[in-house]
Amino acid sequence: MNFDGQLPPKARLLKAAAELLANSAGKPVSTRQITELAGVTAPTLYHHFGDKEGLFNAVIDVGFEEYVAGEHNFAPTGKPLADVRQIWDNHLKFGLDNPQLYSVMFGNIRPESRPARVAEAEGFMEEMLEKAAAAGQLCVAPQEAARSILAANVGVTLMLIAEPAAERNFDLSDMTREAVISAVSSEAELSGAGAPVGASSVVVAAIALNAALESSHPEQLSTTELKMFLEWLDRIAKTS
Amino acid sequence: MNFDGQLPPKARLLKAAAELLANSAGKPVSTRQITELAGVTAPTLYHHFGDKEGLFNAVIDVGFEEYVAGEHNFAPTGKPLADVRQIWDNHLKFGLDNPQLYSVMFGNIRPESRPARVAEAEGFMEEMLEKAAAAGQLCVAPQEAARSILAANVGVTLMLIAEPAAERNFDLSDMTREAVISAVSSEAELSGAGAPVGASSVVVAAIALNAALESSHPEQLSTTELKMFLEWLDRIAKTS
DNA sequence: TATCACCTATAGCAACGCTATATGAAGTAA
DNA sequence: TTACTTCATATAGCGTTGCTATAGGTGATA
Repeated sequence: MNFDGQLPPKARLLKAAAELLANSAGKPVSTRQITELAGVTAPTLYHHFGDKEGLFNAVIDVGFEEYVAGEHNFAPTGKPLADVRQIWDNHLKFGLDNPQLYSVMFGNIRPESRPARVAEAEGFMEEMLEKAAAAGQLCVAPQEAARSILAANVGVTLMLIAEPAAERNFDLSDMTREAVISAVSSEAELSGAGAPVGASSVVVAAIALNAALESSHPEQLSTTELKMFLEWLDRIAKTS
Repeated sequence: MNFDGQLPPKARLLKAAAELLANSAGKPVSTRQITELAGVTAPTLYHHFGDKEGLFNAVIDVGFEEYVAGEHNFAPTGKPLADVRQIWDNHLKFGLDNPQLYSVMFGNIRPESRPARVAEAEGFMEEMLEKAAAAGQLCVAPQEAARSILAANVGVTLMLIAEPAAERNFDLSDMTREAVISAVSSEAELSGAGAPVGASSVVVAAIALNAALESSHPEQLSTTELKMFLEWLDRIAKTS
């Protein structure tokens, strides 16, 4: 159907695969779909890319770098930990934009395909953390820190991908990101943007009361009052 | 080949699926393998389980509970945060013991299969964290804490699964676990009081919140709202 | 005995990833 | 030009996958 002008078949396959993967909303994409959209036949795909996974890896090579290290989305600020946050957010964005590709890369178990990609992402994270370590901002080895942060990043991304886009709550990402970063960094960053650890005792007390009320007998309060009451407690508890 | 004695076909299918999944080292398991090992034909599988995923979910129902909540592997200690650590470790162990099943549950994107399982694991984690919140050990809402911890748990488990068993470094798990737990907990673990659950804890929490509110007026509540709020707090403290 | 619901088998469909083989196009050497 | 080589694409189809339309067998109940 679509022959994409004068592009050679290899490029058309890459473009078709990327397009289908981006729009497939999580459902698997078949080689037949790809070759039809690219206007070529099956042997062409296997001639250029070996197999389906080879094609997907080629797409990833084009797309992943763009998000993780591409100039458009990432420019080192000189502040290593800020760069780590940027890498985290780019990683998440890539996963949400390309759920199908992402699951191939990180949700997969097969040891022959996953480690190469993971190692690449890990190496990039580690690179930043080495700078942080050189600046005395790390309290663990950069490699261990990179692995921990990347693991949490993958878990958060998979969890958010699995949710309907409308219900996604990015507090999960921010909160977890700050948790793992602050755990590996030597100084308590008072930057404030993340999760203020020494949050006001009001929040702690509100959360405790909220939980206590829900676990005790709510009959003591009239239902309408209780609803408003819990709503306010909830609002207080979420100001963090 | 193997008819497993007198077990009914449904049980044979479950057993065959579990066995193949456990030994398949990450490679996909086909319905034909399963039905052949169980000594039944395809329609039997679909009659009992609907589809392949239904069978896998049934296997998970048997196996997952065993690790996450089973009596043999989990007994609440009364210290909520210690229980959370136990849940984390059980979760990881389950993933490493059943990599294929685990990837179906958590590494998968399809929104129709994943949320049910995730919600179950999340609910269990949340249950523990509510107790922690009631004891004043949490600085965020239990639900948010549960999601963050579970996300990190999933990420760590997938990363360790993808590594050769010999090279697995469990420091990654311990480190990340403590990072997310400490991020959601109010640093003062007052666990000396044990687990105060019931009306009395409501009073204690209400008094604490009352005092905290009066000393720091949060801008989230209008003054009239604040007055009513404090009045109700007062009533709770007296009627319980 | 007759009925009926439940369970299982025969046989096969459509879609999948992939390939053995052949054909065309393009460059090189004589 | 002609012959040879090489790369790239097409025709056609293999073996496997998840799944099902249909029918037959089996045991409990009336």
